[in-house]
Amino acid sequence: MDNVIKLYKALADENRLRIMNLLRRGELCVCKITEVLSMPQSRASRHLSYLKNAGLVRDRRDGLWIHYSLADSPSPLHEKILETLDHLSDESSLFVQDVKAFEKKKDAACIS
Amino acid sequence: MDNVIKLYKALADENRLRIMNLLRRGELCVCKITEVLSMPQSRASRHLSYLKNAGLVRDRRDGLWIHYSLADSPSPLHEKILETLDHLSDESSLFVQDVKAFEKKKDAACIS
DNA sequence: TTACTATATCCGCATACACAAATATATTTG
DNA sequence: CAAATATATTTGTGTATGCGGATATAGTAA
Repeated sequence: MDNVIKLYKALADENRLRIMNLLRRGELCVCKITEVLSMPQSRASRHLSYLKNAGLVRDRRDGLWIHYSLADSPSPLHEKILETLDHLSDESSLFVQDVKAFEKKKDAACIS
Repeated sequence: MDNVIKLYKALADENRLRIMNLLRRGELCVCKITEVLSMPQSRASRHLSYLKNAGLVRDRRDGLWIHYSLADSPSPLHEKILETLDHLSDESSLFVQDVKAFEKKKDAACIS
């Protein structure tokens, strides 16, 4: 039960939905997420940590960088909840803008 | 965007998930929900109001009673989010118990 | 070691929302 | 009208979680 609620709670926030929307395109480091979404680093980090705790993403260290990606779905509910993300772009143009910003910046080094 | 977040938030609570799980079986009055879920009336009422505000349920007055039921899905996202409820029973036996309690009490008059 | 960088966590503060108990509102009935 | 009933809302209080900015941690490199 608590895990179910954690999943819904994790998606009940604009910052985290935008991050999940980006991660559907593939693995990303924190600095890239910070840059594409134009949010302070502490904010991105905090919300990534929240998503990880809910089991929605996993991380992988590579030197100084930590790369985040969508976690495997351990249950049909988790799977179904992930599918809901397919429809985010219909609900707000912000998600579309984020993907555009991502396409523009995805191959550049992070500036910081 | 705000509507999307409202939807996830509405489901990110044990009381509201239990109510949604019951309403999948059909229209119910507040007193029946209160009785089946063994929660104080003010609690049931408050959470029903929250679900209604999120667009997940609608209500219908019938004399002294107000009957609640699942709202029509106005968007593919809403639809998809409703489908996630199919898997609640796999995640916690509480949802199974609630349905059993409902089957037992569904045709009796509410005692109050 | 020291300097640098990417990320995580802490701080103080504001807001949202959970609760139970009490009260208010709306409707029916006498 | 008054009494009874079903539901909604208010009250006071505690906890969760949002924020930005500052600081801590971990790894790399000189």
